[in-house]
Amino acid sequence: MVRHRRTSGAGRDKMTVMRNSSEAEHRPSLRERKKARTRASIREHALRLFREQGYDATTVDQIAEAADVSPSTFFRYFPTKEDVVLQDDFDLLAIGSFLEQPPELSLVGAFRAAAKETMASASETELAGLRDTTALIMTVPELRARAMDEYSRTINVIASAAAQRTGRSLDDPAILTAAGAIVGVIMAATLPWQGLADGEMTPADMFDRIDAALARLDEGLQL
Amino acid sequence: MVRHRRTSGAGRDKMTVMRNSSEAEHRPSLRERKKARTRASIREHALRLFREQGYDATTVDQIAEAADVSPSTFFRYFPTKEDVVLQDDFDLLAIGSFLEQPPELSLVGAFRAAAKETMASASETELAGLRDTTALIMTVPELRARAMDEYSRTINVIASAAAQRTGRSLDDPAILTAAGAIVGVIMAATLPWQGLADGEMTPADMFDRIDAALARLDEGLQL
DNA sequence: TATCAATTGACAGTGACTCTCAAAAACAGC
DNA sequence: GCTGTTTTTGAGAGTCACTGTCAATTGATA
Repeated sequence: MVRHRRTSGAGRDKMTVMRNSSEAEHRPSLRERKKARTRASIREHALRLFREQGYDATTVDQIAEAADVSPSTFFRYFPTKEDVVLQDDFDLLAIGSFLEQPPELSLVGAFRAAAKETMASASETELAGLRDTTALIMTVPELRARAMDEYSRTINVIASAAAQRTGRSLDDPAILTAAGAIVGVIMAATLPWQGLADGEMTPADMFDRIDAALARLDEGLQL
Repeated sequence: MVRHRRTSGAGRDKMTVMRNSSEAEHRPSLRERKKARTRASIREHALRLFREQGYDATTVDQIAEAADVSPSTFFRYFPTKEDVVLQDDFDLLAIGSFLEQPPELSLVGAFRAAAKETMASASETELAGLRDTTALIMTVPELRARAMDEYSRTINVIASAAAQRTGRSLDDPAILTAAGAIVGVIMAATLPWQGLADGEMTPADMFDRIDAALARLDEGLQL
């Protein structure tokens, strides 16, 4: 039924503040480690079951049993079943890289460079995970809807970064428009994924499409 | 829970085929009229209750009771609770108008003109309804997610129309990119609606924002 | 009016969540 | 180690959005 859903990707704990007053460099406590392990376990079992039986056919109870926790605990770690799938920190990484791009690049150019950098820094495992979850997201309607909503949030994130980079105000309509165009172009580039079977498109393919689309946007759509 | 949700705005009957072989101009049968009335009644009561109590606080049973039908019947008319809110035919109208715009306009220019025309042709009542539902959609996360997903579908629709207008292939990446940029810019322009209270932004305001954003896109984002 | 098809309501599921409460585990000070 | 405190967990009951089935009603038709 999905009531009272948190808008943002809630459920992930910000690392709790260090009790030891000195440096901020410490291995997490037993509790933290256990929580992280539980979280990872739930996620892995869930994704495996989704792959094996499909998203709809897999119940939260099954996931909980596979991960050897109670259903209550499942919901303590992930506010909704959807949230198990919807998590990637790539956009955050990309924004960081974006802000460090040389000023001679255009806004879209800087964004392209940032995407490339982020993509290159990802490990094999991360890419594989990305491929799996993306395939899921694009084929399950409710996941896709959530992801699209996330895109809209991303517009704001990009707008902030763009405002910072150009020294313009966040309220400047041109900033928001540019961010919207970038995100829209990315959405469009990923759409063809929808009809495809599982392994038919790799993150690398997707990146190429997105990059090409951004290049066209950067040159101004001549149509 | 929302299982097996239809991707498109299902539930609306295409007017059933005329039994009388001759002209396509006939008043609907008693059955059709009754169905239309029931449908409208459910929708009105639902929207009223949403306005009065909020979307989440209103149950399907309440709506059914208010509209004096059984809960089963509710779901026969609307596949999900969300679908009561998510319905507008504006995009279809706009596409029609878009295809008739003079060829000397740029793609985005033609789109702007089409939007303006569509907006102007809408009645007061339609605009009021649009304001209500839009406010709901932007504030209720699950509705907003669905609406965003609808946007992604719209990219394809616009791409088709754009391909037709420019005589290019639908597979031409430039077409898809342009459609994506248009939709992205529209999304961005409507986003600020999210934080606002009910009557704080009118469809007219929204149209102005969208039009201005499209204008900027048309000139090529200089950033 | 009799017949057939479409529409409806009642009812019994299923499954994603929510809330509450008590047991268990980790942490803190001694 | 052995307390008291806090955090995490599991169990269980409840809500609500759906789904499927079947029998009763209603509109269309001969």
